Amino acid sequence: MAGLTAPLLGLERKSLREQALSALRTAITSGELEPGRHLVETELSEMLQISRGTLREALRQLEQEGLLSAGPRGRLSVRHLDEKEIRDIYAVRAALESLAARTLCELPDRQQVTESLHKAVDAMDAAANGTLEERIESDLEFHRTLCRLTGNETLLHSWESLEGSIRMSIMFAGLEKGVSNMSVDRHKDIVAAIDTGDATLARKTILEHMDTAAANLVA
Amino acid sequence: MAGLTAPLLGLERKSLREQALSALRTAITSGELEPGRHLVETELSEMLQISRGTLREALRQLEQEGLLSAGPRGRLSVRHLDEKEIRDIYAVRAALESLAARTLCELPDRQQVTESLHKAVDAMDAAANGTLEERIESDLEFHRTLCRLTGNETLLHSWESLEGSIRMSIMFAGLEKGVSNMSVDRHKDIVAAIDTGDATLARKTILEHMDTAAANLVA
DNA sequence: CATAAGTCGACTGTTTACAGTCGGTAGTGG
DNA sequence: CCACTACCGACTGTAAACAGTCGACTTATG
Repeated sequence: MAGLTAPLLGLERKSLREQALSALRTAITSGELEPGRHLVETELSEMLQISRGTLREALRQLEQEGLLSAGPRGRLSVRHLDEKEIRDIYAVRAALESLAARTLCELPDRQQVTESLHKAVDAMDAAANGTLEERIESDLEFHRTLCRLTGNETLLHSWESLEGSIRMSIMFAGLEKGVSNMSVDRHKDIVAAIDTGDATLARKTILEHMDTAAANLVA
Repeated sequence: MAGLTAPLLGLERKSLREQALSALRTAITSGELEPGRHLVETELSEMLQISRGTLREALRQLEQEGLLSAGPRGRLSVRHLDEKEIRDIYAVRAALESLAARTLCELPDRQQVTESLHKAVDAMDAAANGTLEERIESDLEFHRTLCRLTGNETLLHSWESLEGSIRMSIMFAGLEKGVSNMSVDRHKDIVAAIDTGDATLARKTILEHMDTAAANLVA
C-alpha cells in the first residue's frame, strides 16, 4: 500500500478531492487495499498528502459507490463481496444495460451510435493482446459507452455508480475467471444486435452476456 | 428558506452530517430550495448550524444523488429537471423496479413478500385521505419495499440513489399532475401480479405503471 | 484466580481559523 | 469610452484543536 501515488502528479485541473478519489478507487479495485481492510483517516490523509477534511469528502463518495462499507462508529473498511452480492450486482447491471440496448435500438439517429460502438470494439481488439488490466479497461469502456450513447444521463450516472462494484466483482472473483467473458466476439454480437435495430434481440443478447459474465465470476 | 429547521431536534444518534443531509433533501424535494437556486456554503452552514466541513460532506452526497448539479469552479445549485430528464429518470426507475418484480416472483419463500406488500398497500389506503405529502410518502415507501424485499442490496441501493430524483420529478411536474398515478388500485394490481408468481406478468404490470406515471408527469 | 474498576490510546465527529485562487465589479485615470 | 487596478465574494484546501467513544490494558480487590 506504500505505493499510493501522490495525487499531485496528474493534470492540474482536477481538484484534490477528485484526485484522491481516483487514487483510492484504483487502490481498492486493484487490490492494493484488500477487501476487509480497515481504513484510518489520518493514515490515508498522510499517505495521499491531503487534509482529513478533503479526504473525508472523497470517502463519503466512495462509500456511496459501494466500495467502502461502514462499521460501528463510522469505521470504514474496504467492502468485501460474496458470491450472492456479485450475482446481485450483475442483476442490476443487466437491468441497466438492457435498458441501454433497448434505448439505442429506438434512437432516431443510429449512425453515430453504430460508429462509436464499432470504435469501442476496435479498442477492445487492440487491447486483446495487452495486459489484463488494459483488457478490463477497454471492456468497461465499451459498456460505459453503451450507456453514454443512449443520451440518458441518469442511466449513465447509475451505471457509473455501479462501476466500482463491478470492478470489485471482477477482482474478487480472481482475475483468471474474469477473463473468459471479455472476449471481443461476444461484444461484436452485441453491436450486431443493436445494429439490426431489433430491441428485443439486443436486450436478449445483453442479458445473455451478463448471465455468462456473472456465471463465470462466481463459478 | 428561513424555515430550514435546526438539525438538532431529531434523534440524537444520527450524526450532524446525516441530519444535515435529510434537512437538505427535504428542503430541496419540498421546493423550499427551488430548482436552479445557487447554494452558498457559508450560508447553508450557518443556516443549518453546522460547520462548513461537515456541510461539504453532505453536499457531496447530495451531488451524487443527483439533487445538486455542479457548475464551474465547484459552484453547486439545485438541479433543474426538464421533461426529457424526467422521462429518463423514469426509464431507469422502470428498469430497476421491473427487475425487482421479476426477482420477487422467483423467490422461494413468497409468503413474507406477499404479506409485506399487502401491508404497504394498506398503508397507502390509510394515507389515501391524508395530505398530498403523506400519499407521496406511502407511494414511495411501497416501491422502496418492492426493492427491499428482493434481498438484493445493490438493487435497493441503486433505487434509493434515484429516490431524490424521483421526488424532484414529482415536485417539478407540479403536484396536481403527480396525484393521478398514485391511485391505490394500480398498486393492488402490481401486488396481485406478483402474487401470481408470473414474472412476465409482474414485469409487464410494473412497466405499464411506470409508463403511465411518467406520462402523467410530463403531460 | 477471577473480576470489577480505572486508565490510556486510537479514532472519528466537528469546529474554527486561515491561506490561496479566481472571477466579477466598481472606481479611476487617460 | 476603454483599460487598469483594487477589492470583494465565494470556493478549495489546510492546519490545529477538542470532545466523545470504545477497546485494550492494567491494577486493585475479594
